[in-house]
Amino acid sequence: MATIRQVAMRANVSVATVSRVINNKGYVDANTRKIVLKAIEELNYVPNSVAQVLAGKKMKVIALIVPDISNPFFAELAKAIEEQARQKGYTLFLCNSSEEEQKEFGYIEVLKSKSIDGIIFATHHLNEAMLDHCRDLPVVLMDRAWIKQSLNKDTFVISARNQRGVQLAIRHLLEMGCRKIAHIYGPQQVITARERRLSYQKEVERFSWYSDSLMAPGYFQIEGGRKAIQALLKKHPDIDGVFVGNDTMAIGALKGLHQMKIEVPHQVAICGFDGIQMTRMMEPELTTIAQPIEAMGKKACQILIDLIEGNKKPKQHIEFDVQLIVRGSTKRR
Amino acid sequence: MATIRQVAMRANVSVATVSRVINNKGYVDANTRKIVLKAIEELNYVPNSVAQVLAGKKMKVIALIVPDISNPFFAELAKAIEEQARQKGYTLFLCNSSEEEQKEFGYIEVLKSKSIDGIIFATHHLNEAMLDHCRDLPVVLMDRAWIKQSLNKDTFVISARNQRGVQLAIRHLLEMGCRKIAHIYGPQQVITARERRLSYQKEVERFSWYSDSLMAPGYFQIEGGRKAIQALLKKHPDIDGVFVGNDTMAIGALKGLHQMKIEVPHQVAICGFDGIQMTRMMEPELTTIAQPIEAMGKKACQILIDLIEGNKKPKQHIEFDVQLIVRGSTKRR
DNA sequence: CTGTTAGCGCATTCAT
DNA sequence: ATGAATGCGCTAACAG
Repeated sequence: MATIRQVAMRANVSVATVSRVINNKGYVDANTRKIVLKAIEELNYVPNSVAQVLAGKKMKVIALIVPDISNPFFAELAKAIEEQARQKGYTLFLCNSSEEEQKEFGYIEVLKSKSIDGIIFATHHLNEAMLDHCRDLPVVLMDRAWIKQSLNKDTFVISARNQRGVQLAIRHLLEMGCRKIAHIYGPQQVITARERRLSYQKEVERFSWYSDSLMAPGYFQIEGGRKAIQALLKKHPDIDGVFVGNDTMAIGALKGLHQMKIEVPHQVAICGFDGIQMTRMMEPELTTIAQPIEAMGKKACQILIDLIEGNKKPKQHIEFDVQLIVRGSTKRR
Repeated sequence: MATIRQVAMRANVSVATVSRVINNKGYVDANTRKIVLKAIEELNYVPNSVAQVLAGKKMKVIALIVPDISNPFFAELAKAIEEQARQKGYTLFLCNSSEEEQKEFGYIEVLKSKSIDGIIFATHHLNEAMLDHCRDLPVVLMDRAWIKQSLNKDTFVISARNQRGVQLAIRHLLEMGCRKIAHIYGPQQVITARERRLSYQKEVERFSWYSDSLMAPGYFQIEGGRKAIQALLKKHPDIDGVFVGNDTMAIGALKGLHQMKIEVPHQVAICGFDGIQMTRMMEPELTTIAQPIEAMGKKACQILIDLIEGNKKPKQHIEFDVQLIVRGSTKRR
């Protein structure tokens, strides 16, 4: 690894001049520049980021903290963010918290010590203390990492219109002729799971068939979804539709129904939430409320980088619209 | 962010002493140490990694380069590697090459400039030039990133027993009564795809029913698998079994068969390769040749870190065994 | 056992 | 327009 000094020597100039050329800053004679560039080329010189950081520049690294990268939703999100970051000249640290608060805390310390420039949180353990640890470090909250308005005073938040999505889902199921719609929900400390559950209740509590026992927890996991639908049907054999809090659980629910030899959508219709790619591969294909995952990821990344580079944006909370995608799991007739 | 100097002042010692305490290196009086630790605690001091690196220590960062993180195989791999890295005190850079050679090249430069300590490649564009760019940087090659023996002289390679896996798959399909077994293969510049295809040929060419037209490309993509099976069946309506080069394509193939109203496994049996979680969720569940993805990821990470920290291992190429997991997609009777 | 000091590679005044 | 010098935070001799 060549250093700036070696380049300077080879070009017969001072390190300061080389620095000016590298950063395109300050005056430097056109001819001198040419000579320096040639030396850089010949030595295959690449500035040492570490030294640049110590001298006051940015590391050009951002971090993404997710609960589980093997969950397709977060994998797709990570992909979008990575792509956008790369385009802007940033590299991405991937941090998998495994849903463990302690790990997240640990990561914040490590990341800070490594002089990263900003963090995108897509987890839900985020609390005041954590956010406080990130003081004077740009931060963007995504999806579930959004606790309550009061907390967001200084932080940007990217989320989807959960309530609207649930409305679309329930109304669609009703239109398809469902008369008793159950709900499988995610962990209630997760804002998205809570919002979706509350919205479900709001949409259906006016019906005479509604009861609280139509809701069962699925923990945002495939296996949880499978077990939940089976428990629900045991209690309520006449359920003919189910709105599931995310696609992962919906995949599990579909599995559970198959195991019980219950036909989808004719006996029970299923609608999920998120719009991950895998929903298209199931048999039947899963109807879902799609979030614009890629757009959300890119936006989060864009905002974070704007923040890092000092361009302040006025808007603090951006909500993305969702879309009902009707597929085989709800198509009757 | 407190600095080592501030800690030194508060503890009334020199920076050298603080450094000794931090690094547990050299002599330092028990009592002095206590005082220093207290100062560190009080100031909430965390050493600045960037400065440490510039002064000669490791960054404690490794990078993983994958072709597509939204492919479940790589997501599971990344998760395992991240976990292992974190345990060892390392942080992980996630690099998604999108199968583009140019990006991979770019990443190597960026990563080097950021003083990362090592790279795990799980891509296939890796060539001499690339590996040369990584000179004096520990490197581990995984899965497809394994070009040819001659190249591996100085690099560690982690792979699965592809040929053995294919044998298991074909023999299982034959035992299940298959009389005409097709193959859907991945990109032939990818070593794993090539190995599996060659092994398939080796296993079946002795049969009278075999012909080269029983092989079709699926590009390691879901959609590719779907189209491939449909093309194959058009040419050979009597195909009654298919060995698919990876699970992703197998999921697509299953989809394609459903679309053609062909029953799995009764009319056509399917066996995939990789052992990703999602295979369990399909209907019917997919039989597959499982690689120990997690173990392989952890091992790769472990070796890389050993390499970084100077513990040389004798073995250069580690092959993991694979396992046939029989599920519904091949179970006849 | 502890303190002083010289770099590590680069950006950045401040002179010239 | 260019160069010399200073400092970023830390480690590692070296000296005491």
